[in-house]
Amino acid sequence: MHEPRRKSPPPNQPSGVAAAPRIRVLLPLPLTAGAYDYRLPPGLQARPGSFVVVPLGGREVVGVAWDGEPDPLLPARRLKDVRGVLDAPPMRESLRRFVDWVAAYTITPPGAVLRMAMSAPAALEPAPQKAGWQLAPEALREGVRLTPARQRVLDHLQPGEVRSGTDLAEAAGVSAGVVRGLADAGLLVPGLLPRGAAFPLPDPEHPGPTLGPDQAAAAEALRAKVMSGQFGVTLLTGVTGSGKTEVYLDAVAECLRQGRQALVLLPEIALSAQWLERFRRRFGVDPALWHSELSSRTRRDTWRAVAEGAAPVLVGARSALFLPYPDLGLVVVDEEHETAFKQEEGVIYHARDMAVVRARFAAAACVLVSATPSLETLTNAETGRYDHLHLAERHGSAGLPAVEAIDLRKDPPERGRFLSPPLIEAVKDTLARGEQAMLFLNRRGYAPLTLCRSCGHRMRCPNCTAWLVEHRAQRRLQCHHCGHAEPIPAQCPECKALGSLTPVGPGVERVLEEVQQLFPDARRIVMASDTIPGPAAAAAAAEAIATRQVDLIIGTQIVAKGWHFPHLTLVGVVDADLGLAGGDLRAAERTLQLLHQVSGRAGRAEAPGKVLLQTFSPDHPVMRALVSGDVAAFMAEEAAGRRPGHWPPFGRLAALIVSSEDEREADRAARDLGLSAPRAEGVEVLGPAPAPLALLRGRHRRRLLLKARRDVPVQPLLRDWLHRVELPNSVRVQVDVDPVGFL
DNA sequence: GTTCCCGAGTCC
DNA sequence: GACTCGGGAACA
Repeated sequence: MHEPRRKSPPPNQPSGVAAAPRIRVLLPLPLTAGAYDYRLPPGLQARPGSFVVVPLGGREVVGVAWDGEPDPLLPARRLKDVRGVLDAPPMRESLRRFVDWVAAYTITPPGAVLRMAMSAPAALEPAPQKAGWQLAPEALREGVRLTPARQRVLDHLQPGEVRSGTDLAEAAGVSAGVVRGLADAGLLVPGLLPRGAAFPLPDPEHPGPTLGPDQAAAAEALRAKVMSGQFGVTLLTGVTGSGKTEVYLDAVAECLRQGRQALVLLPEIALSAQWLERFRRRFGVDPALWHSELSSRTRRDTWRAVAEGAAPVLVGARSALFLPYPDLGLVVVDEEHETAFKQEEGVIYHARDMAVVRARFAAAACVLVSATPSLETLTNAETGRYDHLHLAERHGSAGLPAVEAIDLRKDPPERGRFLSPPLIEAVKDTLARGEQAMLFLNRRGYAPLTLCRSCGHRMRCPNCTAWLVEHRAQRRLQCHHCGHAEPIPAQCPECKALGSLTPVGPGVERVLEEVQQLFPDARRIVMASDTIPGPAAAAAAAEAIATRQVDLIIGTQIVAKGWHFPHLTLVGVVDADLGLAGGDLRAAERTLQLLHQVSGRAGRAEAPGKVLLQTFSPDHPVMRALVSGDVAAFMAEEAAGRRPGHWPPFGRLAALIVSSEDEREADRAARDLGLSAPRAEGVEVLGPAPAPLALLRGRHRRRLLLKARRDVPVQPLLRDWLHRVELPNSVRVQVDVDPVGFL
C-alpha cells in the first residue's frame, strides 16, 4: 500500500489568534449522522469536493470535503485537524449533489452512497509511472548498421517519444527480443511512459453503418438533444432488430464532438460481447468498461481515466453511475425495462431512475431505450415528461416473427416430457431446412423440485423458503437463493425409502435430455448462467452460434439479451406461463417483456422467424399481446388496472423488510412497526406479512408495504416511522423505496 | 486470575 | 467500516 501523495500542514506553525476554519467532511462509511466537522489547519487548502485525509477514532480515513455549514455548537476540543489534502481531481458538484440526493431518496446514510462513488481508492494515489523505451541520442546511433527488423523498430519511434516494449514490438511486427537487443546495443534508452493514455479515443467521424430513414430521423432528434446542452429525457422505442443501438450511438458521437463524456448503462455487461462489436464498428475502438468483476488495477486505471476526462465513453453496469465524470453530456440506459438495473442489496436503488437524476444534475441528455418499455417510463412519455422517439420497422430486410400459442390442454407433451408434438414438428422442420432453433425455459438445472414418491417429502433448503433444484451434471441439489448445495441422497431423508426421490418439472438440463433423444444428430448448446460464466464464454457461444457450429440452443433468460443470431428462425418457449403465478404487481408486465425479448431473437436476417409459446392459458392477456404483437394495447390495459388503486406508476410504494435469525423477534418487530405505521391522508400500510421468501439465508423475513398517492412524499414518512420504533439490535430493517420484484 | 471471544457503541 | 471496550465463558 502506497502512502498517498498529499500536502501536509507545515510543522510547528505558530497558532495564530484566529481559530482555524472548520470544514465538513463526508466519509465513505455508513455513519448515520452524515458529514463530520474537522479543523482545516493553516497551510492546507480544501474546497468542497477535495479529497482529504482525516483522523477517525485511531485511524486515518480518506473522505471528501462536503458542502454545507459546519456545526458552530460543536466544541473546539472535540474537533480534529485535517491531516492532508490529496492531489487528485476534486469531486464535482454534480456528483456530490447526486450522492446526497440518492441518500435522501433511498433513506441510506450519505456515506454509504459516497462509498460507491469512491470504489477505487487506489485511484486517488498518483499514477505509478511505467517504464518504456525511447531513441538514444543521435550521436550514439550514428554509423551503426541495422537489420531490417531493428530499423523498423526505430522507425516507429519519434524523437522524444516513449513507448512500452510490447507496444513497440507489436507496432513494428517484430519479437520482443529485437527491442531487447536494441536496448542492449544502446540504441534504445529507458524512459517514462506518459500517464493516462491507456484508453484510445473513439472517433465520432469513423465511418459507421448506414442508417435507414426512420433511424436517421430519430438520430437527428437525439443529436439535437445532446447539442442543446440541457437536461432532458427521451424514450427511444422500436421493435427488436430495428437498430436502436446505432441510433443512440449516433448521439454518443455528437456528445464526443461537444467534448463531453457519454455513459451507456447495460443491464448485463458480462453478456455484451455483441454490443461491444457494434460499438467497435461505429467508433473504431473499444469503450472503457465498468462492472463489478474488473481487476483492481483496471478499476483504478479506469476510475482515474474517467476523472481526468481521458475515457470519453464509458459502458457499464449500474455502479458506473457513480464514476467521477468531469462533464457528462449523455446518459443512455439500454433495455431500460430490465430488472437487473435494480440493486437489491446495500444501497437499494433503481439505476434507470437514478440515471435520470444523474443526468439532471450534470445538465446531460438522457435516453431510455427499450423494445418493451416499463409502464413507469411509458407513462412518463405519455404525460409529456419524456420525449418519445419510435422506430417502427425492423432494419434491413428482416420482418417481425410470427408468434403462435400452443394450447397445452389440446396438445399435451407425452407423459414425463415437456415438448408438445407441434413444437417438436416445428423444430424438426427448422433443422431440416438447415436453420437454427432455440428452446427457451427460464429455469436452471434439471428439475425445480425433488419429491419422494412414497411419502411425499419435498427436498427444501434449510436456510431459505425454497425447493432445492437438481443439477444433474454436478449430481447435486442446489438452492438458488443461498450457497447451499448437497449431494442427491440415495434414500428419502423422511421415510428412508430407497430410490424413491423423483425429479418434478423441467429445467434446461431436462429439456436438453429430451432434445438429445428427439434430435440426436443436432449440435446443441445450453446457455445458462452456470454454463456461460463470463464475457469470454458468452463471446465464444455467440461466435459458435453465428458461425453455425450449433443447431439447437437451449437457454434460460440470458438468451433474451440483445443477441443477433442471423440463422435462428424458430424460438420455442417451453413454459410461457412461468412467471405469471404469484402475487407480484408486475408479473404480467415482466413476463411480456421477457417473452417479447426472447421472441425477438427469431428471424433477424432474410429468413422469416417463427415463435411458438407453450401455454395452458392461451387467452391470458400476455399471450394475446404476444400473438397479436399489440404490446401497446396490453400496456394500456395494464395501466387501466393499476390507476384506480394508486399502484405504481400512479402511486408510490416502499417496502420494509424486517429480518432476524430469530423468528419470534422478527414477528414482534414487524408487529411493532405495523402498530406505529404512519397515518396520513392518501397513505396506507399493508402488512406485516411473511415476505415471499419468508426464510432467506437463515433469516426470517417479514414485510410491510407502504402505499401512497403520487403527490405524497414518502421519505419523511419513512424516516419518522423508523425513528419512532425501538428495535432490538439483532433485527434488521431494510427500506426498499420503489420495490420491484417480490424479494 | 487470565485469556479469548462476541456484541455494542463510537468515531467530528 | 474499523476499532475499542467490557462482560461473560472457558481454562488453569
